[in-house]
Amino acid sequence: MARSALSRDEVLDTAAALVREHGPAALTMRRLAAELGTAVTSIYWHVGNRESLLDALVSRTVTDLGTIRPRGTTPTERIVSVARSLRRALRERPHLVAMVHERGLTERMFLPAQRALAHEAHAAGLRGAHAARAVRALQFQVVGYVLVERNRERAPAQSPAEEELWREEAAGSDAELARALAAPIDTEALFVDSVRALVDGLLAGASGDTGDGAVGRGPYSL
Amino acid sequence: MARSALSRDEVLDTAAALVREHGPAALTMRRLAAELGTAVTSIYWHVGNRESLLDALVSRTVTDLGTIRPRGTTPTERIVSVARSLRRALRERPHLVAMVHERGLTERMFLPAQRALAHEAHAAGLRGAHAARAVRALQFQVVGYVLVERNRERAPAQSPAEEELWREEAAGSDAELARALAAPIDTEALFVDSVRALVDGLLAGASGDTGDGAVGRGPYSL
DNA sequence: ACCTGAACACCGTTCAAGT
DNA sequence: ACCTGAACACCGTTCAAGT
Repeated sequence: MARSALSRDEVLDTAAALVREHGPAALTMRRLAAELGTAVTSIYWHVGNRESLLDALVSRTVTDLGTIRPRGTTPTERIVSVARSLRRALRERPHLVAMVHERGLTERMFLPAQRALAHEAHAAGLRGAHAARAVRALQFQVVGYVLVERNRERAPAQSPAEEELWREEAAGSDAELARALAAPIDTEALFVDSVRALVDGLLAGASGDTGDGAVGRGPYSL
Repeated sequence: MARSALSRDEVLDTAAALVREHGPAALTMRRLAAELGTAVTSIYWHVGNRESLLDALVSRTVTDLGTIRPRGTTPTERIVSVARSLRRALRERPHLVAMVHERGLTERMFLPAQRALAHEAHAAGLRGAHAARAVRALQFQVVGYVLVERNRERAPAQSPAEEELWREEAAGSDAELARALAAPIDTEALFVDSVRALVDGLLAGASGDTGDGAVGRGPYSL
């Protein structure tokens, strides 16, 4: 009794809030019902079942990340700006992004950014299959980086720690390298550096060549 | 009655087989007990609870992937070979790798390969913080690539398909690029191309510079 | 069209009791 | 030291019944 009509959107909002604050494991139908002040079974009328409720949350997240605006003057700068803004957006929704990933939709989420990258690849002088290869390499790079980065942050305390492992290794090799690998990572800087290095590598191998549709036939292939 | 003594290893073996064949969701304590022919509660004596059982499986997987042997003559070739063999190993254990990822241990799993990469970076003439940056860029690249790739394979049928999305976009832009992006990806070739491009980009910016420990102070930084 | 409680078939886990 | 069944507190889901 005594509550206004339940709506599908209200269910989704409350569910999203639950996931954002306590993670997807906290999203049980009974808890959600309690949060909404309704019977558990009412939820089923609006969203079907738990699985399609999660699907709806995921597809919301995908559309939320659909707006990408490149900034900067050179193609490299604009590509880097796309990469950075995408990374930021992903990092603001860790749980939801993990759910998108579990459902195999990470790439789908990345489509708008893919278009922006294709535009910049064209502007940088890449054409045809060459340009496609560059777009995909960047796409894999950025999405993969964020996944790995998230992963690192959730990692439990390591034993032995990376630090110790690299202390042993140091003997007979590059001591400064070992020290650098034992130090914590500036992931923002590494991200930008990696994207830049990849862009440079891709653009450097771009001259000549018409691109015949066969991925893997460029200057970097065997 | 009537079965030989249960051992922790037997529990882990059976659990691993269940995960490999039917995925982690199929690993329930009751089903595992049925598979082993024991009471559910016996499992608890050997492995504690479900969570630590999964932890044990994950840590097994991590050690399984600990053997990396670079092949080839040039540093670039050897780095590419490390990347490829790691990719193959990860792809042979999709469910277990996903569990490693969920537990935030992907990077931990990658440590042996990290050592190999450090060796090759040194051989390629990189030193100190520069070398560390290259190692980490490669590490993020390879791990991220495999995560994205797995993700794509699990993705449900897309609607609208990537193909259709790129058909619309084609007007006024690079038609061949659009066609190339609409075509399926040769992920093996793209992987090798990406790694090569990144290696080239990293080595190209490596001359001079002593490396002072500050990640992000190289030629690619702002 | 929307909401409800009761009931079902599952979970993981605990615990006292056996040998 | 190892194994057991009973019991507990949870799940997601179905369904007949209400308004």
